[in-house]
Amino acid sequence: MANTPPVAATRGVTMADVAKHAGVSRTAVSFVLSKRENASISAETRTRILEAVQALGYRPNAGARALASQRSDWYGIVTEIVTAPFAVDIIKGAQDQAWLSRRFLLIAPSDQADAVGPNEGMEDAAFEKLLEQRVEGLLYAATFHRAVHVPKSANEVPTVLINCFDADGKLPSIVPDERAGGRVAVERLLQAGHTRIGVINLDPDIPAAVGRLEGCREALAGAGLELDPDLVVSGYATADGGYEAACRILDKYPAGAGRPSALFCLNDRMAMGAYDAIKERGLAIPQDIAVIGFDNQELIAAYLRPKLTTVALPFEEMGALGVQTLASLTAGQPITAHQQMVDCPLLERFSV
Amino acid sequence: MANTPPVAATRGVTMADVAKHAGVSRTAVSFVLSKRENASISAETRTRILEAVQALGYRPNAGARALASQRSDWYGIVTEIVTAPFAVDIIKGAQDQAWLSRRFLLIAPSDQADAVGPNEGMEDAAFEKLLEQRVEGLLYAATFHRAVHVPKSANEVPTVLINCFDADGKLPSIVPDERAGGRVAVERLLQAGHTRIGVINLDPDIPAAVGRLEGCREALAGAGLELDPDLVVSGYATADGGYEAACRILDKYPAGAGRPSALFCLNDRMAMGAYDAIKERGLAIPQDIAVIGFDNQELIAAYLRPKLTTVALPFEEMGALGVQTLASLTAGQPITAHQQMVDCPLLERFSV
DNA sequence: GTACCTTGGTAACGCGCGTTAGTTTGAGCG
DNA sequence: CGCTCAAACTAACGCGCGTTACCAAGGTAC
Repeated sequence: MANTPPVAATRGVTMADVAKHAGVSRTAVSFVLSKRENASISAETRTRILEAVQALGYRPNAGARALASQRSDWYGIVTEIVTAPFAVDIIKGAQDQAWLSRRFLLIAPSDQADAVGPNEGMEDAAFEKLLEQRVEGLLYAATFHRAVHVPKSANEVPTVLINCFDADGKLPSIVPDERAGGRVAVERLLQAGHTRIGVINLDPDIPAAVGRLEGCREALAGAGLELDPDLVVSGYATADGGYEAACRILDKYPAGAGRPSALFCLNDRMAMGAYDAIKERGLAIPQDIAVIGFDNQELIAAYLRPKLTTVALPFEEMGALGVQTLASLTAGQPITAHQQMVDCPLLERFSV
Repeated sequence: MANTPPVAATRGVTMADVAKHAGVSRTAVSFVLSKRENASISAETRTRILEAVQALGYRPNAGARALASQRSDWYGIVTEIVTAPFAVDIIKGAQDQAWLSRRFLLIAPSDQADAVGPNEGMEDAAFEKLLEQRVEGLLYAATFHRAVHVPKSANEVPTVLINCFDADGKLPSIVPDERAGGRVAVERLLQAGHTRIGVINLDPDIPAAVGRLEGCREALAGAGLELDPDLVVSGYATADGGYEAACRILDKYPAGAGRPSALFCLNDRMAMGAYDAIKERGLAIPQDIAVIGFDNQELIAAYLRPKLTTVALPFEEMGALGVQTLASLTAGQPITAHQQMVDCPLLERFSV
């Protein structure tokens, strides 16, 4: 008996059904399934219950469990999924980590189509929705490193910011270590023998530009060099912007007359444009001019020819660390630091 | 009175609290909040209740509501988020559509890090987790158009496949209309005056290649032309593969001696490689050779120089249509077709 | 006056589960 | 034999909510 196909009959199978099937009380089933330490259930009864679970294809009801136990095992993450070349990596890191700790990650978009008015309103809706699900903690992920204002409702549960930081300085955050990343990039160029390095900069005001340039200066200083301001040009953070910026640098200095032998592009898209500028002038990468990028935007860096050496933004790691931090917070443990910085590793490919 | 800050006091505010605050029964509150038609509640009582909701910062408990009403308003989507250049677009389309219909989309990864054994097991776990949340419907999204086997548990709730189809032919699916896409691409080249068109093909066996090539033939036939088999070369679906394939075509035919004046690349990554092969030979795009791609992989197509004209895979539309189809199914309505095909629109940029 | 509405509510049940406070049984011990 | 105590359970409550009864008061119609 009890050999009915588990799957088909599953809808609506409850713990009471399992109990009846096994000839025990519902409480006994609950004890066995929640693996309580101090539960005194005989080995024989336990196996009978587990068999019944199998036979009926019982599946716990997560909502009911959350209601009764007053804990949901759910975290929520709010992110701008629409502009998401990167957000998806944060989500992936967070998902994996959540899965490992047997939690479920609810994902809510911060930029809904039907939302009207300023951004505040949209994000509020996302936070509200997640709180209605009774998430135990919240993550807020930005697609580029910046300061953000978080809706007040985020104060109701532990909240961690990823790839951004609280403009009011209250919430814990996780950001990439831009400075160390800039340093490692330029150190790589120095190690390859380049001493005159052009820098294709982003908007100089954003945290990414500030940190990466600072790291660049540190690296140069370590080699007894200084950053030549004439070699730093800014542009729009696009391939076109990178193309134009590279043209300006290359055309300012003819070959041999102070022309840099390497370009540090502060993001990969600009590096993509720089490639074109270099190739147009009949120069070879990396023989004539080395290029190093930043971001590791896979679809660009891994498909450019030659493949681009770049510094990776640790999105997955930040996502994972976000969940870990949340786990500490919800467990009432103190966290190590208010702002955690994650390393940006160098990815060697073929452009240096 | 009743002017306490709504936000801070919110945790744990229940309908009973609202009822007490408003001096009515909990049932009355429930009636007002669920906006039932036949509920007889005086306007005065209603406003008193709504004021209490505001004052206390009441937020419904989605889990409890689902438990009591036996419906969750949740859909689940399973996808390979790790390899997700495209999956994210499907998710975005589905999210938006779900949000519009006041539903919540739970996202589960089909490729978890800790999962062991063959793929089957991993996806099973994702489906199980979602079913534990009592989702009302399931979406399964693939990152490239192909046949899939879906875990048996998917039979328990309405399930729709996106960008793939059921190998057993049972589940409804939504796929891109590859054939029409191939046709529109080649028609665009014909319209620009090209009659000798090279094709850089994918693995000829996959559905995308079959459909796109078929569309290509249709377009040629419409102009009284035939596809020259010598002009069709296959390669790995990468930039390198596209580069090599383009080299083979270009080197086989010297200028003027039957060299095609346009290349139809069956995906954008291969087009990226073809760009390099063309530029290397001192040829200009599109003046000497026009290039058209497929997929509209934004980070490539929009940043190549010149920007790539390509046919877009309608990921967001497919995601949205998936949710709509699911909504029909869960509402018990019949769906229009077992397999729905979504148009692949031509995106004009500057390579033709 | 009685029967029968409609309006404006409320009491109480149950959704599936975790959990606490019992209850029964049998073994051990003096 | 009577007592205690651990082992192996079960009864029952409550989580927050939707929903189905039911009820009281006031108005009509005859």
